[in-house]
Amino acid sequence: MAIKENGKNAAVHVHEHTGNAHELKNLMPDEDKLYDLAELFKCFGDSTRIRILFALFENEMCVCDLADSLNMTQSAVSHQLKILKQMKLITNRREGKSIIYMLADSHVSSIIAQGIEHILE
Amino acid sequence: MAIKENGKNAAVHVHEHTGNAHELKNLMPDEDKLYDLAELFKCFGDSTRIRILFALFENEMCVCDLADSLNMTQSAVSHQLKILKQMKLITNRREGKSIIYMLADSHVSSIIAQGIEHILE
DNA sequence: GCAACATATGAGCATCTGTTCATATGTTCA
DNA sequence: TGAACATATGAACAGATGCTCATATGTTGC
Repeated sequence: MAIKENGKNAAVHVHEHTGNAHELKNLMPDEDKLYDLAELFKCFGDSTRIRILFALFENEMCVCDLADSLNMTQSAVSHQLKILKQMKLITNRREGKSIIYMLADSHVSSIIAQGIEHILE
Repeated sequence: MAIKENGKNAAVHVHEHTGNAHELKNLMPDEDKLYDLAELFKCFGDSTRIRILFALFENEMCVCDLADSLNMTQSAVSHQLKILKQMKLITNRREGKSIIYMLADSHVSSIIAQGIEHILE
């Protein structure tokens, strides 16, 4: 058994129980993509943001209405909206004094729908 | 304009810019479901766990091989596998001294595929 | 311009999260 | 049974995260 000396206790030995340890690297997306992907799902990984998305799934709404119906602070909503917008899950348009937010594309509902399917099993 | 006195600066006034603030409550899943959904997506919201899932997407693997190919500590992998298993994204079986992990169902790849579609735009 | 409304933003704080380290549990084989 | 291998787990710590509070920016109508 070969010995690797990288100082990590997890990799002091090299063996292949399933013989698959090295092939997957070709399949694995590069680090940047993996990070982006994780960042994307992180958006869905908070019940506040999920609630915002559910609200916008039904109707476009201004910040004020979102805060009101979700029983949240305007500031808290605004902070989360910024995150959702950075990830391009939502867009907005100004309408007078208000800014109306809406879902950006169909991926949002697709992803959530898949998630719901999973937890309903 | 009605005044609510709940002490939150976000909801001191009640108005309906879009007129949709109260209808969505019928559509919104209950708190438990929302929490479960967020917990599920939280699993995908970490690049380590995403990498584990990608690895298992290709081949079932033991903890040791995962740690080796992902260049992680055995302990770190094991901790994350526990989380993924709790959320029923993966299952395992014992095979001699090793424990082989694999994806639990097709939802995992569906969800990740949707995520990839989104970030590739 | 100014007052009222609507939203955005930065700092501070408490909580959550992922890793490491040490160690416990479980399996195989001699 | 004991030694080596394989995995799991708990405590502790550092970094990330979401909220609040105060305040800044931007819009409308007088």
